[in-house]
Amino acid sequence: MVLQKRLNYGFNGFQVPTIPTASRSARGRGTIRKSCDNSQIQAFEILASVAGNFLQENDSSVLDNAASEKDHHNFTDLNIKHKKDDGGGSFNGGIFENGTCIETVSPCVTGSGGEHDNQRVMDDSSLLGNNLEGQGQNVLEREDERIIHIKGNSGGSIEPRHGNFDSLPNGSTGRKLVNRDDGENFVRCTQLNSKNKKISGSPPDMLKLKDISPFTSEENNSRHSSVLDDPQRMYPFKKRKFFNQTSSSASDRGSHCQGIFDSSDAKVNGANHGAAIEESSSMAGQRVHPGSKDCNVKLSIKSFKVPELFIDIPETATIGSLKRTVLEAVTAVLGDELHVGILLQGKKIRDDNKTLFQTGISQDDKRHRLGFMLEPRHNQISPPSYNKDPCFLTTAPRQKLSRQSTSLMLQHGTYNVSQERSLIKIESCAESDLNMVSSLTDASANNNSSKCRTLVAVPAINMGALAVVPFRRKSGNHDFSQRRIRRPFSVLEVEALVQAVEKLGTGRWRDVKQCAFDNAKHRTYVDLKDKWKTLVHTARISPQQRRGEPVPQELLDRVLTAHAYWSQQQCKHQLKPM
DNA sequence: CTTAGGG
DNA sequence: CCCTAAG
Repeated sequence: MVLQKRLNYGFNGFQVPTIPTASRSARGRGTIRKSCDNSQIQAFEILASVAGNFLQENDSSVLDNAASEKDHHNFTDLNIKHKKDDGGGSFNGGIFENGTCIETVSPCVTGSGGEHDNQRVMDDSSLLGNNLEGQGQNVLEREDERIIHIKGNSGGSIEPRHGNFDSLPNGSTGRKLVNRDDGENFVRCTQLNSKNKKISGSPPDMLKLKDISPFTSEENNSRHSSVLDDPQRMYPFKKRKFFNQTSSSASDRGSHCQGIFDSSDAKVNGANHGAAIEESSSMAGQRVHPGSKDCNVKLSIKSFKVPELFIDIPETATIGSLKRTVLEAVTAVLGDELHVGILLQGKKIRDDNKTLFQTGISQDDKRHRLGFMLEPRHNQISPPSYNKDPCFLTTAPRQKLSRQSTSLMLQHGTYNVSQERSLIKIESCAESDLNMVSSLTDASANNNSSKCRTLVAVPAINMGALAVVPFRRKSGNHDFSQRRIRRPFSVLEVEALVQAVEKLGTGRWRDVKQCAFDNAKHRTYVDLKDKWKTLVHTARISPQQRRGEPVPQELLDRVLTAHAYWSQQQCKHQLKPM
């Protein structure tokens, strides 16, 4: 039997490519040109705001990733590169894994000489478990108070769809990859507000019904029952919102350790892919003393970093699906909820109204370190000066989303305010599928070796943590909306579903979800309802016509029986409600 | 938000 | 899986 485990990855940041900024006219390197006297910090934000849209942009600039082993860390790094040719601006996610590529396309890495530790995972269809596990390096390790890192180089990149691998980053810049074994618990620990669901050392029950099924059939009703959870169930999308929310508080604490790039070591060739921008005078050679009206500051933003992301994906997922998932996440993140922050010598510049010159960004000062970062949109809880200055360009087009987030913000405001970085330790208990497995097949068994793991502690406010799960945008940009990845029901899931439906009937999908799939975040009650529909259909057709993982006939029979029974019940109730 | 159904 | 009308 296959025990499914879940891999949770938290990408502490993504690096996005050179930004095709405002001055698209300035071809080639996303160079920006702004007049010194009246340009304001906002101008930069406009530029950077493009990052939020660049997926849609039609720009041909390509991030130049020359080799540089500088800043090479053990952690993951996700880079986003522009698509090279067409204007679709489509991206692919690339997965690095322990320095090995698992992909079948051309050269893993080319590009300016030098060996590359990060090789790509090139076989999209191989299971994550095949690659990410058993390496002995994916050791969970506490790195700081909020995340654990995977040891070994696991990285990712967002790359042109047509795979020009010639510009792979070869060095990582300290982005972190989090591997949590239990998404559920992870979620829980971030949900400090949600009336602690029971977090115990015992596996969450797959079925928590006390009711007696009309089909008091054979088996496994021995499953422990437990109280139905609090009414404030958090469905996937809610969690996502919450994440977005929690992340909002990040930048306000001035602790933007992530998503910051420094221009200090930028090189003309972009040799250091970690460098964010490059600055040079537009009036090369000329001596213009500070304050001159005509001085322009040229900035070439080589890369951006996207805030932290978390990914929850089954171990049995394919590399391809991991890529898609990450891509969706990145896409969603880039699509909105972002804000650009600017740092000068590591210090955040908060006053949008200052001019570059006033701020100290001038052509003459080649040594100042200017950094850009992408941060969650609603992070200005008490911004010093630009409260009244709606970051134009960035907010305007997305009022709706903004409002949503705002309300969420209020909901969880306390956390933002308290800025408390609580640390929780949980005895995790594998995730749903695993639980299901153990409960269904091994009711009496105990201490399944891999069952419980001590997990992370994620601070209540996970700075910059952006939700990730396959995410579908509700409004706006259809360009970003993406279908959820397909996740066929396993036989075990089917069994759980059947059992729950036998007990609850066919019209209480929310309850079914809660009882049997409460821990399966990716299964919504609609999914369950749909699955039941297909199960009924499947049960009625000949075995030859069935596809996918074969469902035991016994289960299908139960499906038909239950379906018939509950249909009948429904009729009775309709006819004789009294 | 949930259900129920069609797509 | 998605979308959506209804309740």
